[in-house]
Amino acid sequence: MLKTLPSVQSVDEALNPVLRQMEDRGVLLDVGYLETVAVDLADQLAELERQIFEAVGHPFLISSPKQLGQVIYSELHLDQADGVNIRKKTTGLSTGAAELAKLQGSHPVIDLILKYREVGKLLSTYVLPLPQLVDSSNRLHTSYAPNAASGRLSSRKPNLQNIPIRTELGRTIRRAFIASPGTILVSADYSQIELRVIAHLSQDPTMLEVFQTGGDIHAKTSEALGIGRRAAKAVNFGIFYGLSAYGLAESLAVSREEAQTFIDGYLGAYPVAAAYIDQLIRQARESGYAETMLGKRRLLPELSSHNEYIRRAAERVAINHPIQGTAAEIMKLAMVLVPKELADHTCCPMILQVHDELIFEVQADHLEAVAPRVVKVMEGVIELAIPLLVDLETGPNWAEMVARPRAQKNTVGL
DNA sequence: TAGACTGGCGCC
DNA sequence: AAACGGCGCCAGTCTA
Repeated sequence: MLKTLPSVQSVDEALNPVLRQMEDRGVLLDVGYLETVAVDLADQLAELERQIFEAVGHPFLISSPKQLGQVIYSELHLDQADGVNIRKKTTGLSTGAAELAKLQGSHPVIDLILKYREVGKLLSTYVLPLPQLVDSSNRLHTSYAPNAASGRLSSRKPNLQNIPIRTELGRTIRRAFIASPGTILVSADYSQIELRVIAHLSQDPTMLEVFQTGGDIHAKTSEALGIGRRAAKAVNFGIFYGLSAYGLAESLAVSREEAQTFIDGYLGAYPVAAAYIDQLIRQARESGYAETMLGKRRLLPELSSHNEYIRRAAERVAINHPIQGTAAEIMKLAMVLVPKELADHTCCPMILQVHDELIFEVQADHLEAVAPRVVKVMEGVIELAIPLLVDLETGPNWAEMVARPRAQKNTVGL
């Protein structure tokens, strides 16, 4: 446990050799498997293309937003239906997935385009490029760097922080990230770290109580607002992104008025957190910057802009930076301390970081010893007003991970 | 033909 | 115009 806070600079310095080791070690990719996925997806894509041309009556470049917009808006007039409001971009009506979703049911081509986009994205971003990037042992090596603005790490060439997980098809790609023979992948992720950081920084008593008693913050919000869990999650996350009633209405597909009642309900349920958000904006406007727990500053001169759009964007950053940045700092501290704890880490190298998650490749016979130590170090990195909780998962690949129950306190004396 | 820009979308 | 923070990568398009 840290007595006094280190500087951002000293953390980044200590982190550097850790990152280089992770990059050097890399992660094993099942190249043969991914090549069979490639064939399957390429077939699917060709068939979808055929069906789209048939539905529309002529061929065109489906992946060109310009041509696609021409087809669905100028030719088919799908934006003209009642109650449909398609967002505009600088060059015309948007053809993004959220807008196409509003058109579902109005024409059979919409579902085909959404599927085409999903398959095409996975094929061109992951399935085809990744096998080209492995070394002679089929391992992938990314490059990590702390980001200048946010303090978070970024991963590039290839980016291993955006490997699909959300859809079933996406998980077929994640399955290609495998544990080498004799090892197991261990994932340790901070549970709701941003929300805990908000609770700590704001000292909102209701939030503190939820986290101190092992409660469920989404359930709490859901109950307080009388809304479903999905909507409650959107509100909980949206608040620290500085969301508007408009944005919440869009993402939940509810009316603006309804979205506003959700936001008002949130501010009523967590009044101290609400005041804290106001204070973040005020402080940043007065000082000219937003600041994290370790004092990383982000200059925000736009807070004084007379352009409302520019000013609002800066206000959202003033809210988000201290929260996202502080969470990133907690993770960086963990990344420095965990390898120290596992002093001889040839048994269990840390190989990946995805913002709130660390992945280790652990020799099977070391799992029982290593797992509780990783959790203990991560949870003890710093003392906040509420506990930090780490969830552990293990598996043969990155798609098929199962929760590893927390060690029980031995109260029965067996 | 290379590089910049735009829209789009994968993750947290 | 765009409307929710932080990233990196892709295809298509535009421009020098």
